[in-house]
Amino acid sequence: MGLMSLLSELSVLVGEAFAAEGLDPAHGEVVVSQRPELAQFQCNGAMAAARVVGAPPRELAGKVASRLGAHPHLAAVDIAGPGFINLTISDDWLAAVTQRAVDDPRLGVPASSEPSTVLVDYGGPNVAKAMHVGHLRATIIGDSLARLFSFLGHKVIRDPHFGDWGLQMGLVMAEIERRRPELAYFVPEFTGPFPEEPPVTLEDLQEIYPVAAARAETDPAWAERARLMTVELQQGRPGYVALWQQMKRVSEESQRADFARLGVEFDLWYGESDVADRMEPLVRRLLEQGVAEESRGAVIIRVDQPGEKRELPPLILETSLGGYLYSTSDLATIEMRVDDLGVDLALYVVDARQSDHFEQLFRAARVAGIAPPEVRLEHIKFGTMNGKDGKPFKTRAGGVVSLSDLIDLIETAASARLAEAEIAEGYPEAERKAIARQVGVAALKFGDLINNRASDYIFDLDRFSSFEGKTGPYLQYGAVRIRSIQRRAAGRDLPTGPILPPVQAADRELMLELARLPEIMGRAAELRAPNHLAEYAFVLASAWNRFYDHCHILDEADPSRQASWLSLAHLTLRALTLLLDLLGIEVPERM
RNA sequence: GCCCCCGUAGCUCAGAGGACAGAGCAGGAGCCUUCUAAGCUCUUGGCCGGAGGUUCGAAUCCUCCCGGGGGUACCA
Repeated sequence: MGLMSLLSELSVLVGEAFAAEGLDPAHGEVVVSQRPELAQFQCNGAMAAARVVGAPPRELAGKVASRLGAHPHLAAVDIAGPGFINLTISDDWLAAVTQRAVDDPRLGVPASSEPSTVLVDYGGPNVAKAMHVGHLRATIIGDSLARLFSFLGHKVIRDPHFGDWGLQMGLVMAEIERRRPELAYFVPEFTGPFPEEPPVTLEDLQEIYPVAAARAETDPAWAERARLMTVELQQGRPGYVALWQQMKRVSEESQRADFARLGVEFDLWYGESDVADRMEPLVRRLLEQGVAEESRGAVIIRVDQPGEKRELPPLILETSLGGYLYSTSDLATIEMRVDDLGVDLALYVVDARQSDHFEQLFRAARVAGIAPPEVRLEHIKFGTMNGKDGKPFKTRAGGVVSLSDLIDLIETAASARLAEAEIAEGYPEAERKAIARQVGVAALKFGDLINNRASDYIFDLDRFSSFEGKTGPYLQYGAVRIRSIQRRAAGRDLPTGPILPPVQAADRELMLELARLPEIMGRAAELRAPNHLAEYAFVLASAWNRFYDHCHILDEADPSRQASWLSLAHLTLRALTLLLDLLGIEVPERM
C-alpha cells in the first residue's frame, strides 16, 4: 500500500466511524474546513446519512464524533450547525505527515495505479501562418495538462497536430500563382527539379494568407480554383507538393522557435498530412460498410443518433470535388492514434468555438468503430483571449498580435520592472536578461492558467506586468526567497532536521497547505483544469510568505527548531518548484 | 430559428450542493537598524442577471425569461 494523503487518511478514519454505526463509510469524506476559525477539516456526511436512516443529523454526527473523540491523531472533534463534524488534527500528527512528504520523492502525491497512454493534442499551428495570440492558450493549457498527466504517472504523447493539408494550402498557393504564374511549381507537366530556395518567406506568407482568405470571400471563381489546387495537392501533383513542402518548412521553423521561447516541446511533430495515406482507404471502407454515404455530391457520415439531444449536421469526409477536409484527417488521425499509438485518452486542447466539430467527430469515430468505447476522446475547450475592450486581442492598428511580439512585450515589461528594483542592479547583464525572460513568461503563463479555461478572459498588459499580487512572479519570488535562505544556511553549515510540531499559526498553516497537494493534483487532472494548480500554487506561496515574515529561520535560537524549519522551507521549495513546473514556469536562482 | 458557453465586489477573475460567498488589483491605515518590501498586517466594498422549482441545505442541479459571446453541410 502506497502513501496515503492526509485527507484520505482522515476520510478513512471518519468512514470507519460511520461504518461502526452501520452506515456507508463513503459518508466519512473529509474536506478542508470552510471555516478555518472553527476547525481545520470538516465532514458533511452526517446530514446525508441522517436522511438515509431517518435520524436527526446532529444526533448521528454526535455518535460518529464520540467514536472519533479519543483518536490520538485528533486534537478536537466538534459538532456544529445542522450536523457538521469539525476536526482539528494534533500538531504531532501534522508534523509526522509533513515529515512523510519530506521523505517522499513525490511529495506525498501517489502515482496513478492505472497508468494510461494519454495523447495531448495542443498548439495547433497552421502552415502559412506564424503563431498568434490565439495559439497561446492552446499551447500553455495543453502543455500544463501534459506535464500534469506525466507527473501522475501516465505515458504522455504531445502532438501539436499541424494544420497542413486543408483548404488554407490551396488558398495560399492560388494567391502565389496569381502573383507569379511563371513559377515552375505551376507548370502543369513539370515534375522537377524545383528550386532549392522557397519562393516565399514567412513574412510573405503572413501577408498572403489573409489576402487570400479575403479574396475567397469576394471571388467565387478564384475560391473554386483554390479548392481545386487543394485537391490536386492532396492527389500528389509534383509542383504543388514541392511548393507545399517549402511553405511547411518555412512555417515550422518559426513555430518551433515560438514554442521554444515558451519552453514547450513535443514528442511528435505530426500534422494532418501525416495521415494522408489513410484518408482514401478510410473513406472507401466507411462507404462499403454503409457508415458513410453520398449526399449532395459529397461523402458524409450522419452523426445524429436516435435519442441524441443535440442535433448536428453530418460530418463531411470528402467534398464534391474529391478533396479531403480537416474532418477527414481528424478521423484518420483518431484511427492512427488508436491503432498505432495505443492511446487510451486523447485530449484535444482547442478553442471552444470548435465544440460542434469535435462532437461530430467523436460521434463519427464511435459509429464508425474507429474509437472503441474504452478509448476516451475529449475536447478540452477554452475561451477567447480578449483585449481590454472585451473584443479579441488586437494590435493598435487592428492587426493580429503575433505570439513572438506578445512575448517581446511582456519580456520588455519585465526588464523595465527589474531595472527599477535596486537589488537587481549588481547582477550580470546576461543574468538580468535571463531573469526578465523567466519572469515575463511566468507572468504570461500564470495570467492565463489562473483562469478557468472555459471562460473568455481579458489580457491587460499593464495588469499582467505589474508583477504584484496574484501573478507568476509572485510565486517565483516566494521560491527565490527560499533559495536565498538555503544559500545563507549552507554558508553557515546549518543542517536540516526532523520536522517538529508547529509552534505558531504561520508554520502550522504552511504544513496544512502542503498536505493538500495530492488532492489538488488529483482534482486538477480529473477536471483537466490547470487553474486549480495555479490557484493552489498561489495559496501555498502566500502561506510561505506569511511564514517567512513571522518565523525567522536564520535567527532562530533553538537549533532543532531551526533545523526543522529549514526542512520545512526545503519542502516548500520542492512543492512550489513542482507546481510551477507543471504550469510550465521556471524558477530563477535569484531575482 | 436551433444548439453550445458565459452573466459573482469599482476592475480582472476564483468558487468540489453544505455553515456568515472568496482572491488579486484599485481605495483607506500601518510595517524595511532582522533570512530579497516583486513582501507582510489591518480595512472599505456583493440581495452571486431575474423569476420559479428540486433539496434538510443552491452561486453550484432543473425550467422559463433577460443580457453578452460563439456555432450552425463541403473553412480551420
